[in-house]
Amino acid sequence: MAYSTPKPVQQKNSISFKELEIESIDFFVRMMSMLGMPKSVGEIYGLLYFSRDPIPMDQIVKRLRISLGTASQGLKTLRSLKAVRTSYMPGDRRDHYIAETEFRRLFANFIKEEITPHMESAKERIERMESVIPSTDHHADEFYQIRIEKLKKLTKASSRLLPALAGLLKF
Amino acid sequence: MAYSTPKPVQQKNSISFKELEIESIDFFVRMMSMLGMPKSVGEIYGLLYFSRDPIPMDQIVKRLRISLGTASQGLKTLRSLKAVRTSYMPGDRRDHYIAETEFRRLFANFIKEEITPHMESAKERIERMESVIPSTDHHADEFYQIRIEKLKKLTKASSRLLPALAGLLKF
DNA sequence: TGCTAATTTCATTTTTTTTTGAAAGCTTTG
DNA sequence: CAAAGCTTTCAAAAAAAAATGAAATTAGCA
Repeated sequence: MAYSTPKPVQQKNSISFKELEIESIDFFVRMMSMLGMPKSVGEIYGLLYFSRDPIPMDQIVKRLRISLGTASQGLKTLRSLKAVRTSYMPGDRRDHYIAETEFRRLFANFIKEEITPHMESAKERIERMESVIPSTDHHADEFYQIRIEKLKKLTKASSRLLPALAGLLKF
Repeated sequence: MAYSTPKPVQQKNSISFKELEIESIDFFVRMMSMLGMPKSVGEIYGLLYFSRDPIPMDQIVKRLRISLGTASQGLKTLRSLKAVRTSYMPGDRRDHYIAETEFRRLFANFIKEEITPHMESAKERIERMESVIPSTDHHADEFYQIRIEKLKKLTKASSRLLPALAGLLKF
């Protein structure tokens, strides 16, 4: 038996909700794309952000007119960032999604998932540089040494500061 | 009369410089792509970063095996971020490029050029949301109000914190 | 000023990323 | 335990982004 989703309160009412929803989607599409996320991820989050009720995937598909595959992938991404969570709905076997709205935590997660790994491999790459500094030309050595030192400072500062940043956010 | 570029010191010497150069290019290609910049921009900066001598565009093209168009575009981007500057070479009418290596300043510039404008338009979008809050359902109002408030705090915190961030960097 | 080298622009091509949708894989329940 | 519903996966298609290279423009020199 298929589930007929009862229309939630805000959907019945008015054009203005639809407008708000559109603004929200627009907002998060841009926000997310600044962070390198595909449009669909922003759309899904934007839809959920102003939804009082948890939404199942097939509704997301229908409302955003995206494919099942995209929705599934997008939700997977959002889950891994802990930007959405599923909420249990009695008598319905579909997963219902709800937006996580504590941006501080979202941000911390984003840094942990997307930035930190890159910083680690950057450090390895710098080590490799050091093992390879041209050693013939002594004058040159100093030049390279300084440049490498700068890279070290950059990565060190980044990997300290970025995780700390989330804590600074007061919201 | 065409200019024959005299081979700079580091080019003659050794495999190890070539290796360092490759690591550098690799490093910045990844770094830049985290910031949403195309590969070519990272390549150019990576090449310049470990070059003692300023390099003219045609040499960049030759060494990186990229097209003139790409090089020109990439340098334009880097110039706009103040990540490179041209240095005058007497008796040579080509522009010679040199990498700007103060990351603090680069970072500040990046935020000013790439982030701040987006934050501004985000704020406008939030204002539009406020003008459109569903007004029929009073219970609903509160919900939307809270969500909008969060977005405001997010954008406010971001546009304060991000520009300040560059100052915090100690390198 | 006219000539030539250097650079930029931009329509086209190539590459990369994202989306689609059908098939495979789970999971619940009758 | 079988059938139906929900979700994931993945090869192919579509869309978006980046690179190419030739033509147009600009700038320096003679």
